[in-house]
Amino acid sequence: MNQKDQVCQYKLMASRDALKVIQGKWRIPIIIALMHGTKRFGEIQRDISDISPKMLSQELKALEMNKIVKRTLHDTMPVTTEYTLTPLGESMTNLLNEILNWGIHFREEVLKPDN
Amino acid sequence: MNQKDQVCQYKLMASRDALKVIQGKWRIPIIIALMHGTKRFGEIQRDISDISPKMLSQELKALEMNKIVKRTLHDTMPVTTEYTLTPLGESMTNLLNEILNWGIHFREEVLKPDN
DNA sequence: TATAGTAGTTACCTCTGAGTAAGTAGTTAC
DNA sequence: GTAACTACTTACTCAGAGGTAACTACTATA
Repeated sequence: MNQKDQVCQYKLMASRDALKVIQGKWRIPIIIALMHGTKRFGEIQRDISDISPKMLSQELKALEMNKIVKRTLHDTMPVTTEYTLTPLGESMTNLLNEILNWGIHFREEVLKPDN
Repeated sequence: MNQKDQVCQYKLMASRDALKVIQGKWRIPIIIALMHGTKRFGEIQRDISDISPKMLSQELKALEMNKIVKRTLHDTMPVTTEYTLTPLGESMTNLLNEILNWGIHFREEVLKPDN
């Protein structure tokens, strides 16, 4: 494998890594919800009305492991939990905007009846 | 549902649509391969060394349905097929670059041992 | 006659993503 | 004492993504 191929392989890996973080049905909605500020478990669940507690818990754990969100326990009565985007999570703004922009473009091109 | 919520819902739909097009193990590699020019089935398969003909055929069909790639049959001996990116496929450059950039950033932040 | 190159298809299997429903554990309000 | 709110967890199920191996069909070359 020559040097050019190695650079390509690295780029492919990086792209796949990025994709792994945002893929699935719930990651993007969760990140968007947290872009509007720190939220508790129940608040996110109310924002994304059709997510089950199991999926929310599971996806938040995955995002926490990837250092996209930070989980903070508060010793209140009853115990509350807060989820915030990390700087890494906030650095996804451009990416999410590009996804959105292209998605809108795609809808206009493919879902319009003519051509 | 108020107007602000409706805009949010539309944005979520568009983002999910975009994600559907690029998700999976092979879509991005295929699109990148075709960004370097028109290619035949066997050429793509050689570029992406570990893809099976079944997966390549399946993913190319999906990309064709989404109007990302165009398939052209040539009546040569033996019959050859050419795959090219459509203008819509070419419009993914920015999106793929953002995925790549964030992916590199992510690797540096998360996969480095300290912090 | 057999091998290799064109471009795929088909059958079968496994593993993961996502869903439902119910349970856990502690506190507070009625 | 029972219902409701906090934040989850557990068990079970199903569909789809992806993989392997073999097969199809036609032509050219050794």
